[in-house]
Amino acid sequence: MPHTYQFARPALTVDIVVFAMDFAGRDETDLQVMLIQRDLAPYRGGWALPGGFVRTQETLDDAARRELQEETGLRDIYLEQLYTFGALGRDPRERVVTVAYYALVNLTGHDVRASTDARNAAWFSVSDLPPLAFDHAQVLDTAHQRLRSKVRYQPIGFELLPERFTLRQLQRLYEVILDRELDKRNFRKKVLAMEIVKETGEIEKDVAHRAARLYRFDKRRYDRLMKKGFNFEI
Amino acid sequence: MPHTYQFARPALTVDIVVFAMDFAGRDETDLQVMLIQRDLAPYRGGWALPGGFVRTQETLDDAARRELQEETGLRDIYLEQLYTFGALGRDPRERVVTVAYYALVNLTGHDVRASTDARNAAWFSVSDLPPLAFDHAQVLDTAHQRLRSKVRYQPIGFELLPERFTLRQLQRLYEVILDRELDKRNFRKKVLAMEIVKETGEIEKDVAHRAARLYRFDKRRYDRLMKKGFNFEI
DNA sequence: CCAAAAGTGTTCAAGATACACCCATGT
DNA sequence: ACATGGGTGTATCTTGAACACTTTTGG
Repeated sequence: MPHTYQFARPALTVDIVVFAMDFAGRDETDLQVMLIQRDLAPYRGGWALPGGFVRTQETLDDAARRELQEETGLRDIYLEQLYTFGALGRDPRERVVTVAYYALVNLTGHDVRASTDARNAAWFSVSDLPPLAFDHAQVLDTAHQRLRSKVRYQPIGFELLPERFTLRQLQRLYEVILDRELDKRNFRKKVLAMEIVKETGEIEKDVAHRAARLYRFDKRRYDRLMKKGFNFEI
Repeated sequence: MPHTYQFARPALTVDIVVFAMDFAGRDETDLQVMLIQRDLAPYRGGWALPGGFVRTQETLDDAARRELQEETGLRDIYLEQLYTFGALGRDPRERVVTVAYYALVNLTGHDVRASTDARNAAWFSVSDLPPLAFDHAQVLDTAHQRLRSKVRYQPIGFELLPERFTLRQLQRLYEVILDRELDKRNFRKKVLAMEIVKETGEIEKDVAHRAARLYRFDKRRYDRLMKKGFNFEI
């Protein structure tokens, strides 16, 4: 067999850290992660990141999207490669290298339970996680850090919001991710000055107080700004 | 064979983009990359990034350091994982996924030619590269972008300088990486205000003009600043 | 004494921060 | 009428940008 690799090969997997923002408890907005309860050894019954083996005829991105769809029912979501983990003992069975991804979802509009195979999938707050299988705690932590730093110079936070959102929701999202309070007036001033959100003319419904205006992310404008060497900073 | 992966596996390699700064031509400071001339098919005789297959009993970082040492003689240098490339046709022989790294070296103090196996290694200016094997042009470009953005918020640039350097060298380094001119007075003011470089008391030797003061990077101070949530920005 | 690069301050504009009250709506 | 969160402006401080001349050294 000419031109082929003669050594034993590590196995190759992908794992995905799926983040979502929970706005349910009005004031207790928090960041959530999707986990899968394993039904096979090792770590049977334990919680792990969605993921699985990479096939020889699919790209890494394709593998990540396929596993995500198969295990959680989520599709067409923001997905980005995070880091590749290759420590020796990370899988007790054999040598497995994993290419980790992270994904951002807005919960409204994606039905996780619609999946065929999602019976074991569940959301957890990042601040209250169960013990995780393999080195997944480390993977998750790396993803969390990445999200925190990336959100400061790219508007990926919008991926976590519904299409129409209030400025207050946007602010809470940044507060949760950056883990500090932001001044309401300064925050609104800055976001509006950037002109990357657009008023829809609509307002919130069914709230027991003055209804907030709904905005949406103006990607066209953002892309134009980015090309001119623009820096998104909150 | 219980607990083992039943599908065919992609092969796994590491490739390393080694950057160095060339201060030789006084005014024509430029960024260089190390390439290896291949002596096996495919792309025999072509230029490629140093790299090779990952063994089952070494971590990815270890594989990168081993290949670097074997192919270029470089060791104990700054090395960081970049991105994992897994496009389907990237290696004409078979499916190969590569974990790319980038490395930073200061040329004084590392003798590339000392290596046993470095007869085919050479430095190229990033602005004047030969055609590259596989998808290495893309890998190199990704590394270059990463260097440009990372240098803005972490002082990794110092890895490209000799232990003692002049502020002018530091400025030229940033100018080359960021690809724009910086104001001398403002640059010095900012760098000195950060207090992350320390005067050594020594000065340049053998220059045909006023000799510049030599500084060194103060890592202790930098680490302390980082812990307090400090942001390095040029 | 000339060429070459080192070294040094001030002014101005823009952006960041701090801060408190009135408004609209549902119950 | 009250409770709840929405919405708004100003003053001050900090930071970044622009800018030109004198000093030192070797040849």
